[in-house]
Amino acid sequence: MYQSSFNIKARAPFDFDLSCRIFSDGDKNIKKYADNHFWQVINIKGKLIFLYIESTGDVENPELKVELESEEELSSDLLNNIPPLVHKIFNLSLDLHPFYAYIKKDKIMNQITNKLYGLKNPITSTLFESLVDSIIEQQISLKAAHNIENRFIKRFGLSIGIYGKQYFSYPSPEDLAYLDLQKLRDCGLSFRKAEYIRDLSLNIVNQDLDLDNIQKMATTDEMIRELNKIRGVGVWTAELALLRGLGRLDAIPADDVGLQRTISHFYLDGGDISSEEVREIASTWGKWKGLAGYYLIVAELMDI
DNA sequence: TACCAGGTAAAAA
DNA sequence: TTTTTACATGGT
Repeated sequence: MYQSSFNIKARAPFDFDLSCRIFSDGDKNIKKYADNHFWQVINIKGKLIFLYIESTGDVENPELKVELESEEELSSDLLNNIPPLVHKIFNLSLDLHPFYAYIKKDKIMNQITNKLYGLKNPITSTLFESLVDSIIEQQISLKAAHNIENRFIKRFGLSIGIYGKQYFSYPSPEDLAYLDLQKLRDCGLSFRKAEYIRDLSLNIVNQDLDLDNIQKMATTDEMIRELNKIRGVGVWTAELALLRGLGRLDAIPADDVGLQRTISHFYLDGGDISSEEVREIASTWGKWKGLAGYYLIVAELMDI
């Protein structure tokens, strides 16, 4: 067993505890926040690394201590990949000040950002992960989707043993490309979604699809159009995947019934609203609309 | 029990 | 071209 640790600074303000609360009811063998520690397994070039992270600073001087464990010695080349990935996962480089300044004239949003000061939206290790999660979350309730996701990760992800416990990394395209659809169906996915996920994985493995190209595109709209070419990925899925997988803060899944409910709750009467009304309200948040939507959802979750 | 829940593509009209 | 339908699980 190889162990190491390092400290890493974040751009202030950053509230680690607040930002991690979204992981409180995560699966303890996959990705979770409990007792002031966040943990998950990452897969870098096929090597599994267990990350165990805590805050050693405060909101205005944020610093994290990252402990890592792996089964074998890690090359310095591999180790160099870890700090940027931790930066990405917690969105440590994001500067919240311009966002707070921009929405100051919006009384509701200003009040919510004051209460959630230092909250940053987390980003998945890969765009692939956020795409697959978003496909799984189509149509069904989040609770149902999370159960399916956890079964899916434990069945097809690689695992590493740490102090007698098994931890699972998110499956890679290679883990999924040639699966029998019935095995995906057994996790609770529909055959349709199983096809979407397997074919997406297969196209990546065959290099018919290169998700890295999407990250290089100039605008979020361009990225959405490109993602929409993937079977099973509509506008909602593309917007959610870009927000969660690339941290595109101007992407807001306006067709999302949960977000519609939340925006109506804070800005209207709580009744049904259309995706057009969501886009209209969201347009007042400018390039920060996706982050603003995230603040609203967290505010509602925390019953603020 | 039936229906809805962070949708989408394919079939039917 | 536009409208309708099938689909998975979990909560109410």
